[in-house]
This record gives sequence, C-alpha cells and structure tokens, in this order.
Amino acid sequence: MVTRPKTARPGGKARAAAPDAARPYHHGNLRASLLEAAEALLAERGAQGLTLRDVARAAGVSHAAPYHHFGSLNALLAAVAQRGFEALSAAMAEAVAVPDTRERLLRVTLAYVNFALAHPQCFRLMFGPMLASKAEHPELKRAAEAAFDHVLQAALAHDKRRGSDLAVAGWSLAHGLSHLLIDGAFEGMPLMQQRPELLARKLGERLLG
Amino acid sequence: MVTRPKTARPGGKARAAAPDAARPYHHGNLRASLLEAAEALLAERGAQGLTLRDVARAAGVSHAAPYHHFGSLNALLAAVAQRGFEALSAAMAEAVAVPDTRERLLRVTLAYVNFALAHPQCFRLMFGPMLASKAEHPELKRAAEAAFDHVLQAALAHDKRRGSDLAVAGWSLAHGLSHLLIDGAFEGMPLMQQRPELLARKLGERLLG
DNA sequence: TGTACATCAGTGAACGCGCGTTCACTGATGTAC
DNA sequence: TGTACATCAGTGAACGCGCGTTCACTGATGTAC
Repeated sequence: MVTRPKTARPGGKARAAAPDAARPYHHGNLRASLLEAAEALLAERGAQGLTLRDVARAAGVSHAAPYHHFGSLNALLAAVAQRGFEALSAAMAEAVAVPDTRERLLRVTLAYVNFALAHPQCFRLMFGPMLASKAEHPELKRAAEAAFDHVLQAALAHDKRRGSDLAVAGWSLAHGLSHLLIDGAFEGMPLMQQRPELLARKLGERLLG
Repeated sequence: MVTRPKTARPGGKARAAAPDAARPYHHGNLRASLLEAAEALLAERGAQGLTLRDVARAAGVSHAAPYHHFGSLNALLAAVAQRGFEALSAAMAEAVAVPDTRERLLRVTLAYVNFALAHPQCFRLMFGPMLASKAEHPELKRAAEAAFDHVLQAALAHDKRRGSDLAVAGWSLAHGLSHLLIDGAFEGMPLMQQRPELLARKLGERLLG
C-alpha cells in the first residue's frame, strides 16, 4: 500500500542497527522493515513484550516514524498476525498437489502443526486476543478465513457429505495439539519420546479412521 | 497459607466497594477476596487488562495491601490460574461415576469444553504465557498436571494399551475446539447452527470411532 | 482481669519507568513548468 | 537543464498516564505474664 520499492536502496538487506553509518534520511522501505523487525522481536519475546518503540529501535528509526505506516501498535500487530496467516496458508497450500485426498487432508493439518512449532509466538499472536478484535482489521480477518478455507476444501474433497464436520474436527485437533505442544503441556510424558510430526500424523490418522 | 478464617467476619460476602461503611482496618480474609475480585475482573476484561491496582480497588483495599498476600502481580495471576485448573479438575471429576468407559471419556472431554466456554478468559490465562513460566509456580504446575491426569485416567480405563495416545488425541481435540469456539473462529459457518456441546460430542464420538 | 509487647495486616505517599501518542519541525523526493 | 513547490517520510522533544513496587507508618490482634 505504502510500499515504494522504486528507490533502489543500496546494500540489500535493511541494516537494522547501524546508526553511525550514513543512513539516508528516507528509509525507502520502512513498512517492510518494521514488519520484519516486529516478527523478529515477536519470536524472541512474545507479543506481550512487544512495544512500538522497540520495533522502531530495531528498525533503526525514531519511535515516531512507524506512525507514518501503522496507525497504532495494534495495527502493527494485526499486520504481523495477518502475515502469519498468509504464511500458514502458503504452507498448507503446498499439500494441494497431493493426489490422494486422505493424505492431502493429513498433510494440510500437519502443515498447520509444523507452522505452530516453527513460529510459536506468532501462532499465539494469531490466535490470541488479537483475533477477538479482528472485526477492526478486515484484512486480518480475510487472511484468517483464507487459511481455514484450506482445511475446509481439503476436508470436502475427501468427504463431500461430512466434509464440514471433518474440517472442524481436523482443525480442532491440529489446533489443540499445536497449542499443547507449544506450551510444553506434554513434557515428561513417555509419549513424547516420539517426534511431534509423527505424533501429529498418528493422531490425524486415528481421527480419519 | 495466610488464610485466617478464625475471625468471624460479619456480613457474609466481602463488600467490595463501600469505603464509607465502617470497614474494619483488618480485612480478615483479604487473600480470598483478592482472588475473587481478580477472577471477576479477569472474566470482564481478560488477563491483559488486569492490574494489581484494579484488583486492590475492587477488593476495597489500598493498592499496596495485596503485597502482604501475593509477592507480585504474576504470583496473583498464577494463583488465579491454579484455581482455574482446580475448578476444571472438579468439573471433570464428576464424570468418573459414569460406568461405561467410552461415555466416561467423552464426558471428561465435554466437561473440558464446557469449562472453557463458561470461563473463556480464565481458560486463556491458564493456557497462555502463564503456563510457560509454570516452573516458577509449583502449585500451579501441580494443579495443571492433576487436571490432565483426569483425561489420562479416563483414556487408560477405556483402552489400556493405547490409552496414552487416546488421551493426547482427546485432550488436543477438546483443547483445540475450546479455543476455536472461544475465539469465534467458526462464526458464520453453517455447522455452527448446532449447539457447541452437541458439536463437541459429535467430534468426540468420531475420534473414538 | 490487666497490661506490655511482638506481630500482623493494613495505609498512603512516593519512586522511577517506559509506554503510546502528538506535535511542530525538517530533510528528501518527485513533478510541473 | 533549472527552478519552484507540493508532498512525503523522517526527527526528536514533550505530553500525560498508569503501572509495579517500595517504604515508613499505624491501627488491630493475640499472647505472655
């Protein structure tokens, strides 16, 4: 929207913390850099510990600068969550090529769990209180719905009649497993000797019968 | 621990906001009142919006008073979460009397979902970032483990051999469904015409085969 | 039964902190002529 | 090619705020004698 990639910024990657370098007054791609910085900080400290000032700092910019790109801290968080849903969608979309519908559905849910394990803090943000106010962020809402649609389509392809039920069941299972794995709820259980992906597959197969 | 129910406090319920009344200098049961107030505020605004000062205010006490009972805001939150797990355990324990093991397991998971629906914000607190630092709150950790044990025992009773798997599957399903229901993730889906409890039972039966 | 005293459980003022947000500003950019 | 100017995207100082926590205190309680 406000991205302006026209200006060829030298040096490739955004140099985050190099205030002494001859940084141009105009950053050129601040919106993207802010999102990147926010994602890094999110992964590191969780959504609780994320402040606008920190994000600006990490992007090497004054703390007032973000307001030219995001109306508020919440808007920035919503954008990060939205990107999370988009990444989740992309991961699930890879399963579409699998011909066998049962295996395909399984792969979709596995992608879900893997995403959560790879980006636990982002996953928490996406399904945390942020989602409660998704009405205020239509793009976030759309991204979330698109993500779920992957599960729904895969379930419908496998079972036209009861696909909707199956989608909710599969999604719930994947979601719950993701959350509990992330929270370390199974820690110490002998079951957890096996790798999470194997566990996820086993549970998925059980659900599918 | 610090509870002192000896002193017969007149008037029954803790009068929250009546600073003009001849409130005794010594509250007599502040710890319990603080927990009560915290739970009420939690249900109302969520864990994010919960501050020690608000809790003290709601309990009709100066904002420094809680420090005689809880070492920090986090300690108070941990105590609230712990009580949540205890309540969840109690709800699940009611299913133990059901003779049929399959139905019993089903009831245990239904109790889980119902608890989440009845106390969404508490549920979020219990499984939120708080749980991540449960190592610092051994009583919270124990309460959480006790809650899971209900699921595990019910699963083992139903299927001695694969009970552990079944427990994780059932717990994940119940947890995921709870979370997604709370977040309104299914909003607008035709499936959601039915009442959540019926949906939960249907999904549980599908999992159990 | 009284009295002295240790202990407990409150009070309220004060602390420093970092936050989100606003504001007037200024440097850079791109465009019209 | 130059120049004037509107617009954009930064800066940094300042705002008020409510927070968690600490502190010296004081009122109430219970116990030893």
